[in-house]
Amino acid sequence: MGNASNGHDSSPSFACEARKACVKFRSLFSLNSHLFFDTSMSVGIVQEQVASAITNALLEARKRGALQSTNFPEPVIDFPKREEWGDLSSNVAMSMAKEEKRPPLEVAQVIADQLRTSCPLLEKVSVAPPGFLNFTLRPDCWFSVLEEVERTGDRYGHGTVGQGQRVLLEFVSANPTGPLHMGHGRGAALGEALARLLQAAGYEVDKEYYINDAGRQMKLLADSVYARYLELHDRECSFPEDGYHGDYIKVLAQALNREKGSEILNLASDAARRECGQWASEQLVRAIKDDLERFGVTFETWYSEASLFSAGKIEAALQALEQRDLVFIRDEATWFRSSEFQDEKDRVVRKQDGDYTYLASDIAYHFDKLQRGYEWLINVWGADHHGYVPRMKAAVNAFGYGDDSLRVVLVQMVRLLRGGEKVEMSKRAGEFITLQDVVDEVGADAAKFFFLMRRSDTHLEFDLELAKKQSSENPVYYVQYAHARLASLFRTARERGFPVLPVGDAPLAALVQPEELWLVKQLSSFPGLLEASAGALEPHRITFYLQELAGLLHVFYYKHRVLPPRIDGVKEDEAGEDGEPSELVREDLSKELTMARLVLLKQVQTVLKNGLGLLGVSAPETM
RNA sequence: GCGCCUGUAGCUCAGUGGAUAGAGCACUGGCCUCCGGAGCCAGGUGCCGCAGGUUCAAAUCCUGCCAGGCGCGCCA
Repeated sequence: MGNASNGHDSSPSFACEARKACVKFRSLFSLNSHLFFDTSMSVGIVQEQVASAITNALLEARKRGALQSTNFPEPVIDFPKREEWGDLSSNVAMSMAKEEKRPPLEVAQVIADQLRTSCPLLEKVSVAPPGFLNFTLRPDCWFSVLEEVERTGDRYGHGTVGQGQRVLLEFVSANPTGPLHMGHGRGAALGEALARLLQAAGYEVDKEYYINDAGRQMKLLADSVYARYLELHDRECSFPEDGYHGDYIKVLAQALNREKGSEILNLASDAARRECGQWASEQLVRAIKDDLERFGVTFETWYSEASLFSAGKIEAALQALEQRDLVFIRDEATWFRSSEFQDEKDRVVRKQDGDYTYLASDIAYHFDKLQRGYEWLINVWGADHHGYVPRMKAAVNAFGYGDDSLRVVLVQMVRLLRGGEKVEMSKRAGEFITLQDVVDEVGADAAKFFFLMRRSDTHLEFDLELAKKQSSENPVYYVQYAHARLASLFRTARERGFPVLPVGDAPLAALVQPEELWLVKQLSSFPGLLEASAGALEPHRITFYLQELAGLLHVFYYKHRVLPPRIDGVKEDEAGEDGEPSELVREDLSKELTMARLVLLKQVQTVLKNGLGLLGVSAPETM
């Protein structure tokens, strides 16, 4: 292969990233099983071929007595850290050394010898201390990736590890007592991305919003609105101590007044409050729904807490616990024996005064989720609720489901900045930047991307100025621009009579430049990345991957041309009179090369689009 | 006091037991006759919080400290 240019090998930093972008491939199968390719079509076909070549080599070597182990480890395929080491590497030899009772280097040598004789797709197999196996593949092996991307299109990268399991993903679930703020936005972006990620990984996902329309918060909302309503009618009233002070409450009261006039004045206080509360919460839920829709986040179901009460589901759930002898009465209150399951102490579900606690609704709610047939429950919660996790797990356990059937993803706070300066917010005074403010200012795409750039359990800094910038400082523009730039290229190509051929018909052998190979390798790691980030419930990995892919594209695009220059008046000038090659390689652009590059870039565009799609971010054709 | 999370470059952060720990930003200097310069290239920094342990191999796993954040209601 034309691994030329050893001379000034100033391989750009992206090269490292491409290799680092590596998603390790773990074979999911033991060697004894025959299911080598059964469910793992998601990890990248090239890596898979190498992994299976290794397992075959291990078996062969054992057959002829060169290896003794009865159990072979799962071969892990990696991108080596340095380009000189090859295309792919594996550490199998090192993990086998113990059982083989030989130095890793020796074991590696045995495997390498075996592979050299038995695996035609490896151009070169080498061994490096302390026991790595490094592989250089025949370049055309990588082109199968391009075929795969074309064949699967917008499903490229999707896998089947989920095996169709039903997942209920609950997120946002903000109390309908006010507009959504930044923190909810982060949860919303995360939930939406998780849903897409898990669907792509083969799960069947439903998104649900739990409406806390019962309990104390609702009462406070009702009292607050009622108080503002009375104010409009110049009635004496005292605003509730812990009430909601935001202006939106006044706006609600005015709207209520427009709709119902003085009708509510005639009701008894209790009835009037109920009326106000119910009306206000309906309005707020609708507003939340609108906000989320404009943010590009939707739910299959909006589940009302109040409906748990009216349908008798609280009693039913507690009864189910009682049948398992997991509730008891003490001090005239009813307790759930959550300490039987990892929780530090038992918890009250029904107070002395006969009211149910919030935990009781939540137990009933989760019981209901399970009864609806979901095998896996995922909740996205604010990190300040982390202390609540053990008791919810206890509840799930109590109903006979394992620890793993509930996963809680915690989301940390968002610190809002504007040009590096902190934006102060005080919820108490009712002054906060709402999600809608942010979406209006920076757009839904940028907001979502920013929310997803960090691991969810770390604090996030969100700079409004940065999110608006249209330059490479702004990661979302950087990635979207890569997509738009390609779209523009294909438009120009079509105008000038260069169609994008099917991969099978393209002269891919023309692709010999390192920048081209980097792109293909980066594409090849997408399925593994997807599976890993779905498994870890960490969409932020996608944002890093996309920035790397976009970076590789821009490097390629700067250095190489795809279409021949339009004007043929360009002189074949004597670039570099003193033999100094200019940085821009002036290559002969054969028709083959143009065709091959168009095909390559088409697949790059597909993957950019797929990745952005997983984040719920658009892939614009023009910007 | 107990529990959870975090501690990696000046800042914001990646890093699912592997080789010489990385990116973006910021800073400096370069690069457009031509497919979108909304781009590219070149410059350099780390007791991976500290100390032990497990391992052929630790930023990663375990234990103990230190620092920051959060949580520990018959609130929701």
